[in-house]
Amino acid sequence: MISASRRAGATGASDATDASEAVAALRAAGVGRGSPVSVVAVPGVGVALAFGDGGWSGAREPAAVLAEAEAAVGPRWVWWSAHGFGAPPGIEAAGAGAPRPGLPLCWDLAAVHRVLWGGHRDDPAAVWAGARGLPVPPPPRRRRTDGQLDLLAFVDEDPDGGRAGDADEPLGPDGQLRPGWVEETLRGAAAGGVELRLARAGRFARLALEVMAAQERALRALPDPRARPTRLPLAVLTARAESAAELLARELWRDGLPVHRPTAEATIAALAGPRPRDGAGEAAARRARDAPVLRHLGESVDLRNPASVRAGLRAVGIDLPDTRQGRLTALRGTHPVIEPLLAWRKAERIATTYGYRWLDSHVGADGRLRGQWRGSDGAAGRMTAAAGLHNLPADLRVAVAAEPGHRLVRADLGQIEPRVLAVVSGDPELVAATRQDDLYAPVAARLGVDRPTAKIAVLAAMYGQTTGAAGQALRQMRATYPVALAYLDAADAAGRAAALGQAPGAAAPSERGPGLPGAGPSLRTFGGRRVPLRALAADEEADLGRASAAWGRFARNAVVQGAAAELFKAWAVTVRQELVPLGGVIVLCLHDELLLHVPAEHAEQAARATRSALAATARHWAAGSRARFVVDIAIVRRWSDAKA
DNA sequence: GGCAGGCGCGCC
DNA sequence: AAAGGGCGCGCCTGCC
Repeated sequence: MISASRRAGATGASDATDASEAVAALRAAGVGRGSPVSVVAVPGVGVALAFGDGGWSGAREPAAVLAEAEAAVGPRWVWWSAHGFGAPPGIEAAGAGAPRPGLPLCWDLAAVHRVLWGGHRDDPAAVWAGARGLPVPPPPRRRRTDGQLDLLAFVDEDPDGGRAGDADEPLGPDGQLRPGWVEETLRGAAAGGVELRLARAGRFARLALEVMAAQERALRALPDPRARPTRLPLAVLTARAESAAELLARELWRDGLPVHRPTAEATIAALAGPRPRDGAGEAAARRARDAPVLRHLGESVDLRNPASVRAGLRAVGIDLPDTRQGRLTALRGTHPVIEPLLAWRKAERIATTYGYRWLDSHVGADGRLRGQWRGSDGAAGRMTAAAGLHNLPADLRVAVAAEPGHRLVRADLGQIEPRVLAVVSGDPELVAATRQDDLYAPVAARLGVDRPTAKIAVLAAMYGQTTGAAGQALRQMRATYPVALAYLDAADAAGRAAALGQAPGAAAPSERGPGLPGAGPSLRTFGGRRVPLRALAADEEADLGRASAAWGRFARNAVVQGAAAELFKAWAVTVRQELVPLGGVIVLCLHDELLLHVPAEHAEQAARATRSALAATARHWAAGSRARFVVDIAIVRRWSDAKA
């Protein structure tokens, strides 16, 4: 990978292959004859692209084609985007045939674009403009389809009125990518026969290489914040881990989370009642749920309308600013309505969100719970998951169970955020605290408080909470861990300054690395992800202090949460490599926790590999820091058995 | 009728 | 005086 990228990076587009080379490579690989293009392999540079028209013809399996191409060109895979439009089939096989230690060797242009620029946007036009330093064109309009978010509507406008002949030319006269060109190529939808498709494939490969080279240059231009940088710049490591995380996201969808359906049905029944037969039964169940609460509040209260609940509570002498769980639990025992109302909330959550409808729509006939995974959100860069995969109620975890002959390996990073804070800030006192298995013990000792208070103080520092017990302990934190607090305060100040439209202070992490012309204020995480900030909108200026403080807290948290996400993903994709030969897969990523599904006879080995993968990842990610990371691992049959 | 936004809550 | 970050989801209201 290194040599390939150096070649591409050093000489840029001039080193990229042309269409005829791509065609030759295709023919040499024996694909594409009389069939839709399946794989484009570009020897010497190391790009392989799969096409999305399902055209895996003949006896060849995608994995076999990819393995063959990998043998020919070396283990480097570049694709435009692993999610959304025209996602190339078969890329899960990349690196799977011949797993090697470390990160999978792949590059997702859209994912790396999001690292460099931040935010959600990664459509081809934006990726291209970002790589070429062009103004970012207006976003494509999203066409509403039945729940599918990844189909884009392309404005059918040609900048030159369609007179410029060659519709297969990817670039317009302004140098911008033509709307839809990449998407059409990836879908294999461009008109014409195999020859034309192959020609487009060559152009596409050249575009992709040019974007990759520009991205890698930009990543290498970022300062490496590690105490002792290694040969692979941290931002490049981040880009590779993010790319592999997109691969992982596809595999998480492919494999799903194993759910024992009878257990799930029984659990839901215990919490929300039996499965309603019809609409009338559902309405009856609702009334039955509501009755114990309405007995106290009166029949006119609508429990599903927070304003009505608040008014109803006021009528019985309970005046609250809102009706959240925390407010209600504080009033336990003071009024007979509190307990039924809390129970109602819990049952209602199961009945509406995690009930039979959820089970029916997200758990397949194969007993796997599937939801859409994304490698990073638009803020600090954590993974996201739909279908409740990231917020499954603890009560339902009993239904997450290994298949016969398998085990679940649950691996949980301990106190990841304060340990990450120690690394990114370089605070020597906090680094010293990471030597302990329980980081909060030495913090409590240094602050002279009990452990719960120490924990609150640390979390308050990272989240920006300043009230109550946290406020007091925070002052001690500032005195004891001044370097860490200064790091957080600088991010906070940058967030507030951006909100108020001021230039950030010199100490802010946003000062790291070259700016992006016209891109607005931002921070960069330790790993190099850009976190966009913004000035307040006109309607927020009525409450200037409050609104800007919110951006301060966001920024304060983002530099820790984002760096933790980067470490987590680098670890996760390293674990993924280790699992391939064991026949295991990752079935859940939960911010600081991995759930693996592994043949029983390999569970112990998977657990060991998971532990060593963390050590290896930390050695690179936190090179030069003496900070220590810890992972708690349990081998279980049900997820609920693993709760520490 | 569809959509956006607020609320509340699940998880981290 | 008060001041906790992120995400997805379902319910509600209000708006067009």
